[in-house]
Amino acid sequence: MCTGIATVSYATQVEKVWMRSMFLGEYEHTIDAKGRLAVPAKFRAQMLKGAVVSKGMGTCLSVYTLEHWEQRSNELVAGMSSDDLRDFERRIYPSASEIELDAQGRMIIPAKLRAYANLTSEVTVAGVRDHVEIWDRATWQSYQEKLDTEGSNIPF
Amino acid sequence: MCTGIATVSYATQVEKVWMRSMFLGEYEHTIDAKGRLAVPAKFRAQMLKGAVVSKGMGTCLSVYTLEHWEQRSNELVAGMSSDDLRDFERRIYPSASEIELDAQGRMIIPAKLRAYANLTSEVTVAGVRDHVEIWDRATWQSYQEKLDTEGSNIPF
DNA sequence: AATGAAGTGGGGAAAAGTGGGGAATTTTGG
DNA sequence: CCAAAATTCCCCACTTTTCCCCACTTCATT
Repeated sequence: MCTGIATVSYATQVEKVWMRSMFLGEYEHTIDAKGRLAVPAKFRAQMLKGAVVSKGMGTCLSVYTLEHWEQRSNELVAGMSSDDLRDFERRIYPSASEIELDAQGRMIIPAKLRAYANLTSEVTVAGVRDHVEIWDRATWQSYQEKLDTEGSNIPF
Repeated sequence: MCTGIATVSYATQVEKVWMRSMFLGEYEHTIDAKGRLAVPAKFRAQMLKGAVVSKGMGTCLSVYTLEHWEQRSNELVAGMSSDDLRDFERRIYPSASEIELDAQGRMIIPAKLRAYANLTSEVTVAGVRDHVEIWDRATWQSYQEKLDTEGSNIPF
């Protein structure tokens, strides 16, 4: 019944992005009173097969596709003593949460993770090659300014 | 209008595949006067096929599905001297108890195990990849803070 | 201007978490 | 061996949170 033009064109778009298999761009979105965050439309297709949000490196959250999540955790687990491994697992897995999108393409960010990354309402969602990062907007901006000055020696 | 059709299906798909394989997330629950603890709803499906609660590594309890319990036993046998293994088995198995859920999804935690892990009323239930851990909430929090500062080198 | 996609907000139904009464069962003391 | 006491189990009830749906706005395209 509802398999009209809209769905078809969306599917085409999906495929284009999926082929690239990479997260690019920076989006200024808001977290609403219910803790919901609209995932940038360009990122949604890659999350079709499942994604995980967890504590990120620094004051931010990381979103990985299921594929990358497993790949990455397996790599890390490989080179660890069993004591370090236990700590690692107890830090990462409990902090993580599977991502589910509602009909509007929004995810819910658990309160604990919001607190960890200092997220209130105004956030920046950034595609960083193999994952997506969620930052408090002000924190992100000052971080970027720092990178722009300090990191001017990076050859690009 | 009908922009939701494609999106509605992902969440369900994700959950089926993902939730079978892994325990994720951190939940603050309470043990009531009768020793009952509500198992987080996201963990219940995996425990219906049978699960065991036992002394954990550290001041906590571990809950394994029967499937993972066997798997882990095999791993331990591989990496332990036979003396250590015997001690380990004599410590863990007698403490263990099979889990049954009531109509509200609660398990009863035997008094001995509650005492072992210092559990009173406020606990944290944490998904740690292949098993679930139950901690006194205060103990868990200080442990996590330690990991967050000390373990900031973890690249995730 | 019309159309559709994207982002945002909110109401209401459903589920999850919690507490407690009371019957059935077991334990204990006489 | 019986009866009182304690424990366990099965319901029911209440509160809070989550989830699903609908609606509005904005922006880009045509």
